[in-house]
Amino acid sequence: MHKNSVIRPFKAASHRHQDCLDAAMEMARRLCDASGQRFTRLRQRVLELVWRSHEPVKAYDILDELRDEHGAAAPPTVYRVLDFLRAQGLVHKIESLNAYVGCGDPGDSHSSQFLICRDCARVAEMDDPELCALLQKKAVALGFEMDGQIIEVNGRCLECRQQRKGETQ
Amino acid sequence: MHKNSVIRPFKAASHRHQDCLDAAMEMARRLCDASGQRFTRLRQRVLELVWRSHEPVKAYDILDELRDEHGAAAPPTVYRVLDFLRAQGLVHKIESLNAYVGCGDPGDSHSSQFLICRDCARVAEMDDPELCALLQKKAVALGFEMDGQIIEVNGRCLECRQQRKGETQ
DNA sequence: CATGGGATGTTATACTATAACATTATTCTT
DNA sequence: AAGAATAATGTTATAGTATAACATCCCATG
Repeated sequence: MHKNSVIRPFKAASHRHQDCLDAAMEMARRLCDASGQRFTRLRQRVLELVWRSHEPVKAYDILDELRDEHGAAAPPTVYRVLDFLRAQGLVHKIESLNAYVGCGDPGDSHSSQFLICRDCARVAEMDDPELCALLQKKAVALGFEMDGQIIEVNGRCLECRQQRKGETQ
Repeated sequence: MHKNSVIRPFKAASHRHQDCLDAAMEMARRLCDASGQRFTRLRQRVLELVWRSHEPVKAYDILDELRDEHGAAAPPTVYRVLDFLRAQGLVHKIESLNAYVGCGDPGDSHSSQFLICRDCARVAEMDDPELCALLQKKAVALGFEMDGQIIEVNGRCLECRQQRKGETQ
């Protein structure tokens, strides 16, 4: 049996989210350290905001927060930091939502497949080797040299399906 | 051997594109007819513009064309038509590019996987049953009820790879 | 303590998309 | 053919997403 490919699951509603946040911040600190990047107060703050929940966060929502706390803040502030965090593999962009989520396994450079719940808006992240391999195989069969993939699946997570069991929706 | 899953290949540079366009328009006419939708002059024109090449087209490029030809035209004009064409399955949106391409197999409701060449910008479309099935299986394994997928692969098409063979890039 | 590069601030603007309401065109009913 | 109903398009305004270009600040290092 190979390693579980789910690197950011749908967590139970009851989970202690502070632990997620702490772990993400600690990991980020270590990675930036290791690669000689500066994990500035601003970068920390933006990463915390991205990790505030398991829902993707909009750039302009982050911007609004920064303004509340800190006065000055313009779009480039937040986009620059998001670009930095994405380059470090700490954050992913969900293309179909124009929104950003914390990476479930930073440090390990990987490809991602996202499951997006239409009810609770949360996102799970997989890095499934079978999927990657199959996609790679299909691309190669067409002579296509693959250097990146975007996979985003829309639907409903288990928790939401159970809650709504029996409803007419 | 199952049916070829490539429903919109990378065409040779020499292909007669007028045939692509004619086929797409003819098919669209038939589908709208069959479903009782009106394939108006505006809708025809927008679909032609989307099919002008095998590269995805931006909404505002379509808008500029319409303005040149036709005077009045504002964003809602083009977005409404694009929404209509997408609803009929005649056009797909490439989420990672905010751009639109003609569907390689309208009429058959299907899922799509797009290959996007970073050099020539062209897009190929697959509808691969194995990929869909595997993705579905992975989603189900997590209790996720899947109702749609976005797969976009970045890389380099065969033709571009061959042209650049030996170059230092 | 200079200085050089990286990070952030600032201003302006480009690009993508939708809301809300007015008008026109087409189809349907009678 | 007239009028009603519906669909399509026009129009104005605005929301939402992202980048360019240049100024300033900060801080690691010599």
